[in-house]
Amino acid sequence: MSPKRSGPTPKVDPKTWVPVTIRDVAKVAHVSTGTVSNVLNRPDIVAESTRQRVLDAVESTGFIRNTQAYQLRGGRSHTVGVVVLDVSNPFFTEMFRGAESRLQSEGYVLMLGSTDDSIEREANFVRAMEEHRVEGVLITPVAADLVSLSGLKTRGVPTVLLDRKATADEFCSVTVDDVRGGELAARHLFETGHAEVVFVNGPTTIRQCRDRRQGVRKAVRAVAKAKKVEVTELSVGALTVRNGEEAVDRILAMSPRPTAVMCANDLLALGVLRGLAAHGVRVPDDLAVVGYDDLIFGSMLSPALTSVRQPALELGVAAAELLLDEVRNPDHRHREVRFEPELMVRASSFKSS
Amino acid sequence: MSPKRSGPTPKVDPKTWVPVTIRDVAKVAHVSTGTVSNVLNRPDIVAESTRQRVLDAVESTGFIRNTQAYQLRGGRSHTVGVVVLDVSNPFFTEMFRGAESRLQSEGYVLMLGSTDDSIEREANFVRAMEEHRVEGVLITPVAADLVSLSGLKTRGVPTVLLDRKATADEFCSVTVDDVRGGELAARHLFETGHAEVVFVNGPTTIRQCRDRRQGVRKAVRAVAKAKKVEVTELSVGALTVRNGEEAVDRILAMSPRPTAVMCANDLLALGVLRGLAAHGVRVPDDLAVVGYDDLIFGSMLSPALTSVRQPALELGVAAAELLLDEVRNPDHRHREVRFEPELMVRASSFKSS
DNA sequence: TTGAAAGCGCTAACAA
DNA sequence: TTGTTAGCGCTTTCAA
Repeated sequence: MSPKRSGPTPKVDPKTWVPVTIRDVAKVAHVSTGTVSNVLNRPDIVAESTRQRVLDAVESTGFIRNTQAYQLRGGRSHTVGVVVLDVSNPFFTEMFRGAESRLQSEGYVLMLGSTDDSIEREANFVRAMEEHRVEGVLITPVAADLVSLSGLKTRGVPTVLLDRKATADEFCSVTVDDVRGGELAARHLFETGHAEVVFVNGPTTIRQCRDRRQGVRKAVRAVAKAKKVEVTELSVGALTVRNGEEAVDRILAMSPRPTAVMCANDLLALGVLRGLAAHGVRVPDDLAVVGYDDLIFGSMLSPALTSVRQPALELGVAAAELLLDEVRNPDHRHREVRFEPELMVRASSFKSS
Repeated sequence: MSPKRSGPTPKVDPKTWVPVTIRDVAKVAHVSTGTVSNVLNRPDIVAESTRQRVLDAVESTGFIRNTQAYQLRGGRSHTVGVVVLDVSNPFFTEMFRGAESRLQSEGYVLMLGSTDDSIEREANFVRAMEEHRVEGVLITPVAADLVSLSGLKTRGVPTVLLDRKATADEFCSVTVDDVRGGELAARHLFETGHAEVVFVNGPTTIRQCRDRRQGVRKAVRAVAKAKKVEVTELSVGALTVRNGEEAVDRILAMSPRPTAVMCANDLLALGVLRGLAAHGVRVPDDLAVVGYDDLIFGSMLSPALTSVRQPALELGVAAAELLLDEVRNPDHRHREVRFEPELMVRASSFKSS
């Protein structure tokens, strides 16, 4: 079990682990390094007895193959980078989980970075991952344009955009139709009688926020002839619970007082609900609330949160699939895999009056 | 911007990126590779004009340093492995976030693996990370014993246990006192008049589950003289929403019918709440419910969930801190950083009768 | 069936 | 101030 170096005197401080290389293994097994490499990579071409001897040596020395050397020699890194906007958001961790489940079975290990909407952090992650020679990256880009990904592009690093459309000559992508989702949510409010709506939205530098807003506007136009509706947009700095909570004061100060608030995601909605509860505002009687993402806990909130469901896990799996194709298939063509959002109507938007 | 190779004919297919090495950079800048390496690593020792020329060449070739080669040469991997039980559980992602925020600023990128309580998956991750020569690993071990980590130990890979105690001669660790947490939750139920309690617990192979149970028993013993209480344990396969939901049938079939259910974590509690709601059982009037972890949404559930708070983010930061010390400080001593749980009493356990 | 040796991209002596 | 070169651990011809 303990590492051994042959030679006149063992200069090894027992407390300090001396990295074991195939040379050490070779020495112990009395073979050449080439043979050790062979039993590791093409065991069939080496004689049974030698193979066993080498395997024993691997065991006794505690040898662990050095991936860097393997890669340097031309091997693959077995590594994929994943860059998301926010690890605290279950939507993204579900995507991660989906991707991981698919990629782990192919022998990949994932590097994960959370950018929190920071271009700079994104750039750092992407660069670090490139330096590590990841075989591919799955990313929810921060910026509207894709210039931060141009390096990946020119260097030919297989890249799949998560929850973000790209044109076919750029990248593969998995998306959910956010325009449609925003439209669904807004239309639902209009149809249930709300004419004064606040739309609590994140920074429009975030594509999801832009698209959902566009969907809202589409819904407004669609009902414009039939009835008069007004949507006021309230912009917050980030899609977090805290920001939702902080938006409540501004919502309550509005005049005329809106009858419904639509949030760009569930975390915001959760914050809004908390803020409203703190102010004694009843939902949905005083104010209806709808969210976006349909996070698992939404249906258990008080009141249960109306939300737009996105198949996060499936997005992750699909992204992994696209990446694998790009990595392996020489005839790979970029594709967009698009999912449809689904409105889940619950008590938070259902006016009992 | 496009890659160039010097030589009589550019044999580069423009569609295919040819990896750029420092040799390419050197050629373009008309210097030696050593000089390129110098401007990259010790820019101060090279003449201004040469440096600029090299920097330009780096830019124009799109050179990205190959970490494997750097590491092979003796450099550090700037990589830390994180292995958690369940990425879907916000408790773990909060820890991850805490660790990441600390480690990213030190130039590390994190590899993340989710074991889902599988020893096998854990072993795979740990091995992969060792092969990648991570500088350290943060891990919530699956098994009760730590044999799966013995390799890390003997190979001297700095390792910090997350949410899991270790003795000082083994590893550093960050923990929350789960026995105490379990005790707090159970005592609270007893004190509010519940004498028939179900404890929905996960597999006791999971240490958290064992400890929380122990806490429950401690609370039972403490009140035993004053009053008679009965705690029945219901074991589920995993700490997930679905498992909680599925446990409800068994709970409702119990006789005598319990008056309170204590769950080993909030995900289970969420599932239980959903299940109870589906059966028309009122909480807390018919049945009180308490959870564990105090996930962000708990206070907004209907009814708001009583739970035991654990400072997940702080755990992550503390773990990163311990790891950094072990990596850098030659006089490092293993330590346990222990946090105290806190009971958050809310409506789900507050019997209005 | 095995061994010897070149070389992957990089850094750090050492020499010039 | 810059260039030359050995060598990190591994895989893979090529020879024996």
